[in-house]
Amino acid sequence: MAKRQEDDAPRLSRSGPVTAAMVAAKAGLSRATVTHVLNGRAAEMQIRPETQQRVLQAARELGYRANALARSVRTGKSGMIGYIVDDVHYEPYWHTLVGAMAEAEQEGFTMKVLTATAETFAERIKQCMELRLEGLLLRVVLDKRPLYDEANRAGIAVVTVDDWVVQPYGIRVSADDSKGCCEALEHLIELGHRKIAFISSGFESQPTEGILDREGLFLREMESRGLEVPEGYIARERMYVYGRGKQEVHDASSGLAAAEALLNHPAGRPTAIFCWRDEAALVAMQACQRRGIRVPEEISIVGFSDLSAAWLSSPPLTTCASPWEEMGQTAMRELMRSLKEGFNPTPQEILLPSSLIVRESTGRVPA
Amino acid sequence: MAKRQEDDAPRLSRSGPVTAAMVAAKAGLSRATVTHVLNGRAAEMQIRPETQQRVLQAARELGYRANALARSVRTGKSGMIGYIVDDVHYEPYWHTLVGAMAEAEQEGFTMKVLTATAETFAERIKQCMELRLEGLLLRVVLDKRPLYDEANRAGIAVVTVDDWVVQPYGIRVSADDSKGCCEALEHLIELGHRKIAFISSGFESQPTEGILDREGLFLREMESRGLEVPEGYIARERMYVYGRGKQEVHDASSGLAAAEALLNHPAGRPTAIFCWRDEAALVAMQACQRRGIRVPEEISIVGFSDLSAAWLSSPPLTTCASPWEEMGQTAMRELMRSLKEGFNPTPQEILLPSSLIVRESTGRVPA
DNA sequence: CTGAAAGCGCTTACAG
DNA sequence: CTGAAAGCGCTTACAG
Repeated sequence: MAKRQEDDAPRLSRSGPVTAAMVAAKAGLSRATVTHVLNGRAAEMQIRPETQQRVLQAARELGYRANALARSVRTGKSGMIGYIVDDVHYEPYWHTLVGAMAEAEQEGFTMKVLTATAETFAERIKQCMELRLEGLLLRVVLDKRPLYDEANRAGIAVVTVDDWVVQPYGIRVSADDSKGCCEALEHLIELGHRKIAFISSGFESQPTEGILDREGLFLREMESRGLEVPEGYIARERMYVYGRGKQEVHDASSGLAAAEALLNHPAGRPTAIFCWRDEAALVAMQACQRRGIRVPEEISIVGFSDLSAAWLSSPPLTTCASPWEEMGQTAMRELMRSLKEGFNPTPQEILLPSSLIVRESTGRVPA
Repeated sequence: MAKRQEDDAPRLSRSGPVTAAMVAAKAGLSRATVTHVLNGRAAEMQIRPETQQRVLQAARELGYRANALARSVRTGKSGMIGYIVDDVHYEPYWHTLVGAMAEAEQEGFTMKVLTATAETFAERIKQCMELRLEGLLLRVVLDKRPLYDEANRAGIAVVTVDDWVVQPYGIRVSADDSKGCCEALEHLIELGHRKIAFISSGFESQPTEGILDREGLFLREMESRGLEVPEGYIARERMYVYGRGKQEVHDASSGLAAAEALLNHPAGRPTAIFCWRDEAALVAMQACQRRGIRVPEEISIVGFSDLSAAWLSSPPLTTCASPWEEMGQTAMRELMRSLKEGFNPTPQEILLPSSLIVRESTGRVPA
């Protein structure tokens, strides 16, 4: 497994980092002059070009890199943003992180990523504070009040991303699923479907305080269109899909059972199944395939999320895409704004709409 | 989109962070005593319990958080590891990051994540050096020599993860795909398959210097088993699958074409298709489904990677799982070892084996 | 057991 | 235009 090659290369020369003082000495100038030209204040300080060249050259020859830590101590600005996330395995979380990171890097900030569980959260909070992070992005389903409290006391800006739950502090960026839900049902109805079932979350949800979850949106949309949802047309699934390397992973049975229940419904199976997440939809397709029910000829299936698995499935899955990356981007942009204009702890919601992507798992209702 | 609530909450009180000096003042002690007890040197310094209590209580009441930046400036240890990655959208990349992060956090290190493109790489290198990161994990396909050079001069430990290419500097952790390839072919042969085709990468690859790529491994395994690979049984695909939000994304056409070429092969279509990555396998399944060729009854398909899309496909995909997370873990562990025992710049390879996961896309060769 | 002092590497008024 | 000096918040010998 572990091939080791011969160990004959020279060890590193550990001379210790070069400091501004060393640059100054080499250039025959003072430390202040060095910082001035290195930090672009040469014009402002009217330092003559020749002097600038001396500094630049000395710095280059010495391979000088300013100590950002020391600078931060002095200026009180770390230039670092923290991103706390609880399960980085899950694809959407990544896209959100990518969006946020791109935005932060563009603004010259550097990003600290921390993972937190219920056990480690307090420790992570402590690290964030000690590191003097200037702002925090939260993507954790834990109870965030201890963090909000401490951030508040320390005057640190916080933005929370997509927690399904209204937060008591600062801006929360999340997805507005109503557009996606609406579009999905419109799409199905246009294709002639009337018997539409729903596979919902079987996890106990936190109080959503007025935010309609996808099941609620489905029900509302059905009702507003005068379509009935018969008893038993809502099935529930609680597959554990996030992590890897754990035993619970990749156990589709709960999703399979939910789909089966729908396919076996005594009042006749639905002609379309709408699912609260792609994983449920994909597993529902597996259930159909096992029973020889063709998608979309005999049944239509719609998911929610637009995981990469969606366009790779057979047939490619019609699904509501959540704007994961934009959420990260927006959250970071708001954080940047807070840094400039001051942080406002008043709870606010910024909701980004999801929207339907029609692929091949939906078709006309069978005659 | 952006609902804003009324703006009537109080702004943060910005009193500035509390320092050790303030704690000392409050406790009526010297700053040194404060640091001693706060850093667990109380016993060593024989500080009496009552004094310790005074310090602890003052710190608690003031909500003191030591300034880790200032500490780093003094001690010369930042406690930070950098992870440079080029495209975080791609699922395996985050599993690797997760593995690395878990390991680092367990060791008390904090993780800086930086994304780099060819354009921003130099800037990122600079940031890493300025931040005095203690070690670097690289997951970028860029030319890493400028970084190796600077890290070497600064005495920073570097570990490179899975670049398909032998690196000139330090440890490189990657996957050994030969085990997976071997197992996959054994599996197919056991099922009676002899006409086995391969969908390979259509990207121009970098020089692999002795590391056999998957296509090479396939060829070798076939030959060693005395199986012929007819002309045209190697197809190529170059789907762009990494990013999101870009136009090129989700374009399956190149993969579809590769699969079609195999299914239309003049010498008769293969009974099994082995693919260099899951995306190709999944799209090949789509091609089969379009033509009404049933998987696995009429054709078997094997992928490579074990993306989450693999267990969610219909049927679930048999695939070679690469140890993404373990690679991150191992890389970080090696980095930690370097930090303790000194960094050895001699190029070394640590290869972690991939292994076959049998699901439902493979079956007995059709009679 | 505790405190005064030096110093980490930087930035920033302030002189000249 | 350039330099001497103070100070950011910490840690660490060194006295006593």
